[in-house]
Amino acid sequence: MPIDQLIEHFAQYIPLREIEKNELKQRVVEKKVKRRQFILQQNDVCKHYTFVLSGCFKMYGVDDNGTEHNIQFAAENEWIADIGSFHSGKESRLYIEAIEPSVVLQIEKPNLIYLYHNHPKFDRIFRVIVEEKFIEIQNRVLQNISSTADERYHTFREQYPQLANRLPNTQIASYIGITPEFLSKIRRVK
Amino acid sequence: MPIDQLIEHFAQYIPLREIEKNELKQRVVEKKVKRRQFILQQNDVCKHYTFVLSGCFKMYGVDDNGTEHNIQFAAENEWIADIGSFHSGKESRLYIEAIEPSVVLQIEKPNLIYLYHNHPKFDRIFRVIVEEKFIEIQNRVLQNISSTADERYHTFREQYPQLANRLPNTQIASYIGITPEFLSKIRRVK
DNA sequence: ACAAGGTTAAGAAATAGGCTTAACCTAAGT
DNA sequence: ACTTAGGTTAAGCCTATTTCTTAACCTTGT
Repeated sequence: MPIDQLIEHFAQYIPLREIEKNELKQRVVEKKVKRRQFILQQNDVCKHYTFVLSGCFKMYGVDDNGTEHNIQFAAENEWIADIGSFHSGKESRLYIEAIEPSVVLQIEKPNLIYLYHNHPKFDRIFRVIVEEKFIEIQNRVLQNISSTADERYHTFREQYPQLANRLPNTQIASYIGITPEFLSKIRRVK
Repeated sequence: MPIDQLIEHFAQYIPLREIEKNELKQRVVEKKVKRRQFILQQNDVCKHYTFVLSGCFKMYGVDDNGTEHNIQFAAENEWIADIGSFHSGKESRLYIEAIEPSVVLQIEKPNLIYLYHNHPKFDRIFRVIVEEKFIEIQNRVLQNISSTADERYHTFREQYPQLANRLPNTQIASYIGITPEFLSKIRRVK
């Protein structure tokens, strides 16, 4: 059962009771996503929190030149959403697209709110999940303002070795904020 | 009463009941902090969440050349902490320093945990606070990987006009990842 | 098996941003 | 109020980093 994977994921933070598991089950929808398929497009409102069962996604913005800039990746057992749009209900400026054929579980906002209100444990769990993500992204900010592209690339490899092997270098280049050609140069050297 | 300012702050998310207010009061400590005084130094463990009643702080890392890189500012009614160190109990690599004479309220970890466990409302409130911070920092990452220093500076002014007036430009330069001299050039132009 | 997309290459060109020095100005602390 | 440290602007030089362009080759998905 795919839901078990999610329950397992939550259990890393706090194990769920049977009631909570059942409530969760009823409010989560499984979805298969093809490679290159979008689960969020610019000017849509982000309606779900998405949990990745298998596969891999990227979230990115597009600048005035049409260049994509990867903000985040999400692979197995990770969450992805444009939280800003999700909360405000405003149109997103971002895209979320499958890099690989993927399977996900999605929770719609009203369902998530239901869970928060009836089972505060979910507040706790998501507080911790977001805190962890916050720490991660804060380190990235420090990297960005204090390091060269070369350092950023090697830090990326150390921090996400699995992703580094799995992803096309174009995607990594976009994530660290350089062109694919320049990334190729960086790799050539070492 | 300084605690009222914090209660007011929480009330923006969810109003507190009397019990919660009292529990909070007993677990929060007021502290005056002089300009240049540290509330966190490298190699110390971050023991508190700090809420700024008045004044202003910066959190920064120092690179191998001894250059400071500002990760975050916090002025009135904002929280500051090295969440990573706070959670893991490991030594921080960061500094938190008062830019102005300040007054803060601090909560120690055991007290915060007590509040979380006995009043799940605090889980909820901090979940939302961290989510908001996450959105903010995620926008900053997108800026960093897709914009020039010039654009980053002007975005900073738009997003934090109060801070932009209040802070020395050296601090802003450090925040957007450039030297003070180069920031001066940017300002000259427009 | 084909087509699309990813990877490496290499050279030229741009430029963004650093470094240095210095003079001036502002504001903090005594 | 005075002193001094620290912030600000200036100007010029400099160069490392990165983009751009083109291209050929290689992988991978369908």
